Amino acid sequence: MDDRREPSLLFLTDEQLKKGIEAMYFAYRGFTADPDRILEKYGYGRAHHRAIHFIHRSPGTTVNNLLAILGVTKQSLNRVLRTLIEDGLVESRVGKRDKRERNMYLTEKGISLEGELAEAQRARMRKAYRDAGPDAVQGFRQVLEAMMDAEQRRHFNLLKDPE
Amino acid sequence: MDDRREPSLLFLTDEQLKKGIEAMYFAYRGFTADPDRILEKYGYGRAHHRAIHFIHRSPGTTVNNLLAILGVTKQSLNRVLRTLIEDGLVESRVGKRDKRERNMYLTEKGISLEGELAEAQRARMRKAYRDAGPDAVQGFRQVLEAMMDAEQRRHFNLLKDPE
DNA sequence: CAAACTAAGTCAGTCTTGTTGACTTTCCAA
DNA sequence: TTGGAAAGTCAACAAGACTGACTTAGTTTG
Repeated sequence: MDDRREPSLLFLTDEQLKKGIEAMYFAYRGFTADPDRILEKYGYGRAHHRAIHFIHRSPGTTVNNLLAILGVTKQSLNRVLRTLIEDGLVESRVGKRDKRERNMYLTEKGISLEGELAEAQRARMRKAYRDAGPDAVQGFRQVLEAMMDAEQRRHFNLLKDPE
Repeated sequence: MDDRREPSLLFLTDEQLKKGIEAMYFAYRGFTADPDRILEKYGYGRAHHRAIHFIHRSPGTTVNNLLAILGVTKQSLNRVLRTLIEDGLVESRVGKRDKRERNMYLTEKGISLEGELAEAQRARMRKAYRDAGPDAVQGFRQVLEAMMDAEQRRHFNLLKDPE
């Protein structure tokens, strides 16, 4: 019998897995740091950011669809949407086919905040990609996708892919 | 003039950066899902997990050191530590050199919960690494490290590296 | 030695974001 | 026409973060 193993298996020591876990923890804090600073200026939190992001991403999306993507309760999402509608960042239109549904759209003001948040986050991602080099980006995306729950991966893949 | 650009730069469209951002969001939810389920059984939250993780990682660590790593307030950390000490998962010992300091250690019970949490998280990371392939892992780690704030990266690198 | 500083812990109050449960209104579809 | 689905509301609660003020113990420094 050949005693040698695939390097791809040998490689996965508990210590190295732990470093991956810690990297994920510290990186996520960096990932949210810039938007958090911007949101604070306007008196919003991460929940508002998530709603704004996914409404921008899929204009006209329904409450139910947002609930499925975000994985929170109706009451929790509703509190956030109500604030954004009151503040004039989001517009809720009664559904054309099914009038029970509400289709969500960003207003000019909403688009403007979305842009500010997205650009801050893209800037960090751009820097991380450039620092890590082009080969790293592919691996980064592959591991993240493999880390998702099936349900989340489904939502992720339903979002429009660049070209 | 040559109209062609470096693939490594051409590559960074806003849409592709956005997919990276969304991948980070969905992956982090997967990353925390398993520990969250375990913690719920014991009536603990993510804050308890973080404390347990870093005390396990650096036995004898002080409160001040944990505050720096976790980036929360003393009051917030103290609430969590108090519970863990009361429940017999963490032991707080008066410092040898400086008696103002408290050195934190996991008890048998604490080590046991840490093991359960860590194994769940490692299992997911192991699966993600295997699904993505050995080449991807390097890139994953590089991008994450580049995404951290300098302060967080410092803490990350201070944690003992495998071999 | 006394004063100043530091580490830890505590008390009180606030905020965001999540939860459950009960309920209404609207409206589609069998 | 009636049952059920979608959306929204009200109330109550909890975790986990925050600020600010304060105590106690112990160390360091002038």
